[in-house]
Amino acid sequence: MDLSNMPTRYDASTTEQQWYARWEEAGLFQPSNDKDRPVYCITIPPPNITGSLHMGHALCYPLQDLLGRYHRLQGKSVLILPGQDHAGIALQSVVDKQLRKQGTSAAKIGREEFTKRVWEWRKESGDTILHQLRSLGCGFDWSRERFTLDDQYAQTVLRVFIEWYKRGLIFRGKRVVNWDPKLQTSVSDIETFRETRKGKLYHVRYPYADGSGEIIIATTRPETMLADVAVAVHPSDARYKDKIGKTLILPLLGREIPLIADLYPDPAFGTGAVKITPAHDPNDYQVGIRHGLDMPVILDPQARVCLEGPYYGMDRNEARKQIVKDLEDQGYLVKIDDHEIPIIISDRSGEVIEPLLSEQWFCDQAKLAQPVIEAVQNKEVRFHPERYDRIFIDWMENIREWCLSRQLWWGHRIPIYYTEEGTPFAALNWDDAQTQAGDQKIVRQDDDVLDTWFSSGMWPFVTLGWPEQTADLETYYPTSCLITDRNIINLWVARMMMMGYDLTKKKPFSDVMIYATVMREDGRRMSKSLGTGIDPMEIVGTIGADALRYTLLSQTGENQELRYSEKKTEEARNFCNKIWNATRFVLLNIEGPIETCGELTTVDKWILSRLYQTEKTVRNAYEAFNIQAACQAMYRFFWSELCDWYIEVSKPRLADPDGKLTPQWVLVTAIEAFLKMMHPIMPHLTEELYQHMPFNQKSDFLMSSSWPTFPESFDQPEAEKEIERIFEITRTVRALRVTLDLQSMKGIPALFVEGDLQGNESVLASQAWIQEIKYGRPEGETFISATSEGVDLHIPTTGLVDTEKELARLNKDEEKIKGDLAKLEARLANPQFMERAKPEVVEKEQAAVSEMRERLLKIDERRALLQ
RNA sequence: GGGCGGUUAGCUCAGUGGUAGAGCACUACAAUGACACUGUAGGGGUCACAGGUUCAAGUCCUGUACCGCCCACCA
Repeated sequence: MDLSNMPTRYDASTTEQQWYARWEEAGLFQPSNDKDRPVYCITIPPPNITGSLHMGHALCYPLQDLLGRYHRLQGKSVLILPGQDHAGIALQSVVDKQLRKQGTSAAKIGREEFTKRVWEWRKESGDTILHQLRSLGCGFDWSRERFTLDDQYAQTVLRVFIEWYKRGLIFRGKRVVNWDPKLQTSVSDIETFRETRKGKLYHVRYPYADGSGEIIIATTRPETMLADVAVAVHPSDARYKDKIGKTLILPLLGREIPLIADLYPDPAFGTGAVKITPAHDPNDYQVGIRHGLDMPVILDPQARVCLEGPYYGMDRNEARKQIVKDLEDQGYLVKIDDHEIPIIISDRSGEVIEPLLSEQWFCDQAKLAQPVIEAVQNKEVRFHPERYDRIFIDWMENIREWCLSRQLWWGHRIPIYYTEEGTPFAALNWDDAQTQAGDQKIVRQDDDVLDTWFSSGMWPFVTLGWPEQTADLETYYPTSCLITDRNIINLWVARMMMMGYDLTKKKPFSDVMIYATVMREDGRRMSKSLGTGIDPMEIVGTIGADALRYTLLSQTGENQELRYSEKKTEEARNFCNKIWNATRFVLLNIEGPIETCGELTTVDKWILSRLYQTEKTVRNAYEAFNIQAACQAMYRFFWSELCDWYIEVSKPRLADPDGKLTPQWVLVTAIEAFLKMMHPIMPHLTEELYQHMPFNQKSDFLMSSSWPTFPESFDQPEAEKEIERIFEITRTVRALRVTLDLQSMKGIPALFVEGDLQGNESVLASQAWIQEIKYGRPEGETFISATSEGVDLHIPTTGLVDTEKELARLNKDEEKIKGDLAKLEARLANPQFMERAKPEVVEKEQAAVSEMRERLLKIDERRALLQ
C-alpha cells in the first residue's frame, strides 16, 4: 500500500475540505435516479439569513446530514432539500440598522429602494451561511435550493392567503396585539420575551360622581388612565357590591366612567378594583368586549400620547411621570408601592412592547388544529423525545388567533386591494383585483406584509413544487423527518402541520426530532450579545469539522441541553486520530485486497461477534435518533475492543507469514464496517480512509457505498464470553506485574498457569513481556500468585519479591472479597430471598459465594508461603 | 399559577429491578515496530433528600429541595 501520503497524525485541515467538492461533482447530494428505491427526504429548516452560523446550527444541520448519509447507506434515495427563509422582521431590522449607520434609514429611501437593499444583503449573507454549511460537511441538494421569496414560492403564499380568506379562515379584525413602538409593527410572541422588572404600583382615587366617596384602584401603568372606560370589581366583593353601577369621575380628565362587575378582578390583589383600558391591555380588552365598552386608543404607533389635551405628544414614559405628578398635586394619589412588574420586550429592538388595539389580519387556527391534534394522538406524526407530544397537543387544544400582518416592507405583501370606498378584493395582482372590482376603482394594496411563519409553514411542500403536482412532490412528500429546536415547536412545527393537513391533505412529515440546546461549558447560554458564543467555523478551521460534529452529535439523545467545550472537541479529535492510525496499522499489515480468510480462532470470532452486536446497536440507535448511543457503541468497539485487544493480540499472528491471513481479513472486515457506520458522523475522515483501503467490491465513494451487513455466523455469544474471561485473566496478570514493579524489566521468563484457558493460550502469550507460558506451578523457586476466573496464575519472583508489598496486596484483596462475601451470604441467608428471587439469580450468587470462599483460602495459603 | 426536564466519581455524562459504569482529570509505571492526540495498572461514588412498594430500588410510586426550560391575563 502507498503510505507515503499518510502521516502519523490525522490532519483535518488538509483532508477534510477536498471531499466536499468531490462528492458534489459526483452528484452524490442529489437523490438517486433509481425509482425502485425507498425514499428518505428532509426539507431542512431554513436558517435565518441574518448572520453567520452558531453552535446550534453546527448541531442541527450535521444532524440532518447524518440522517441523510445513514439512509443513503441504507440504500434509499435521499433528498435533503436546503433553503433559506426571508426572516421578515429580523432581516428588515438588520438592514435598517445598517442603513442608519450609513446615515440614512428605511423611511428615507422608501419601500422600493429598501427592498432592493435587503435583497442585496440577503445574497451576500446567504452565501456566507451556505458556505459554512458546506464546511461542516452537509451534503444537501443545492440544485433544489429554495427561498421563501422566490417567485414560485411567493405566488403560492399569496394563493393560500386568498384561498383561506375566501374560506373565512383569514379575516381582518381589531385586537390588542404586541406592538413594537420602535420598529412600529406588531410582532408575534416568539419575537418577544418576558422579563420581570422593578416597578411601582400606584394607588389612585376615583371619586363617585354623586359625591358619595371614592374607590381606590391600583395600577402599574397610570398613563393608560387616559384611555380608561370603566372600573371593574369582582361581583362577589363585599366592599363594592352595593356600589356596582354607580358612576365614577376619571381624575385629571373629568370624564364619567361606570363601575362594573366582572370576574376578572382578583379581590385579593391591591384594592380589588381595576381600571379598565381595553385598547392598551389584553385583559381589559376582554372585559371591554364582555361589557360592550368603548375602546379609545390614546397612544400613536410610536407610543406617544395622541389624545388631545395637556399630555398630547408626550412619550409614554414622559406622560407617566407627568400624570403621576398631576395626580399627586390634585390629591388623587394615595400611595406608591414597590412592585415587580412583568413586561414584554421586543426581541429585535429591545423596546418594551406596548399592548395596542389595532386592526390586523388574523387567522382562525381552531379548525386547522383539529386534524393535527388527531395526527399526534394517533402517532401518525411522532415527536422525539415523545414527551413533546403532550406539550404540543396542549398548545394546539388552546390555540388562539394568529396575527398575520406585520407593518413591514420585507416579506410577502398582503394580496388585498381596496377601492376608494375601502371594499377589499383578494387577488394575486392589481389587474386581477381591478377585474373583480368591476366599475369600482382599485386605489391601493394593503401595505402590510405577512408574518414570516405564514410562508415557512408551507416549507415542506412548497419547496417540492406544491401546488403543482410535480414529480418531486409525488416522490418525496410527505417528507420523512423534521429536525428543529424546541423553541419553535408551536410557532413553526404547528404551522407546518396545520398547513400541511389543510392544503395537501397529508402529514408534512412522519417524525419530528427536537434537538438539544447547545450551552457553554459552565451551563450558561451561548449568547452573541454577551459575547459568550463560540464560533463553530473557528473550531472547524483549527480542530476539524468531523471532530466538531462528533463532539455535538455524541451528546445528542433525548436531553434538552448539552454542553460544549473545546476539551471535548479535543477528545473527539483524539478519537479521529485513533481511527486514522488504526487504519494505517491495518494498511501497514496487508499487501492488497484480502479475498478470503483461514480458520477463525476464538479471538477472531469474538471481535466479529462484537462487530455484529455493535452494528445492531448503532443501527437501532440511528433509527431512534439516539445518536449518543450510536457513538458510545462505536467508540467502545473501536477503541476498547478493536484497538486495545484485537490489534494487540493479533500482532504476533500478523508477523507470521502462515498465520496472518485470517487476522488480516478480520481487520479489513472490521475497518470497512466501522468506517461505514461512522461515516454519518465523521464523513470526511471515513471517506479519506475508505479511499486508502483495498476493500473488495469497493464503491467509488464510501458515501455512496452501502451499510454493512453480516452473516448470522458472526453472532457468537459463547466466543464473546470465553474471550472476555481470558481478557479478565490477562488483566489480572498485568496487575500483578504492576504491583511488583516488573514493568521496567524486559519481561518475565515464564508465566505458570493452573486452570483451563480453553485453548486461548495465544491471547495471554501475545503479551510481549511474557516470554513463555507453562502449565503447573514453579518448582524450587519463590513465586507470587493471583486467581482470576478460576485460574491460578504464578509468576516466579526469585530476588524480586517485596514481601511487604505483596502482603499488602493480598490483604487488600482479602478485605474486598470479605466485604462482598458478607453481603452475598447475608442475602442467601434470607429465606424470603431464597423463596422469591428468580432461580437464576440465586444460582449465580451461590456460585459467586463459593468462588469467593475458594479465593480466600488461596490467599491464606499464599500468605503462609511468604512468611 | 400550571406543565416538563435534570440532580450518579473532581468535571461532562451513560445506566433494560439483581454485587455502581465510560470519557476526561488525578496517581504510578512504560523511551516509540499503528497512534504520546499512546499504552498498562490504580485511587475516587451513603446514585439530591424523606417516605413507600419489593426477597431485592440509581432504576418503580408519593412527597420535598435545588437547577434549568416551556406555557399562563394578575391590575
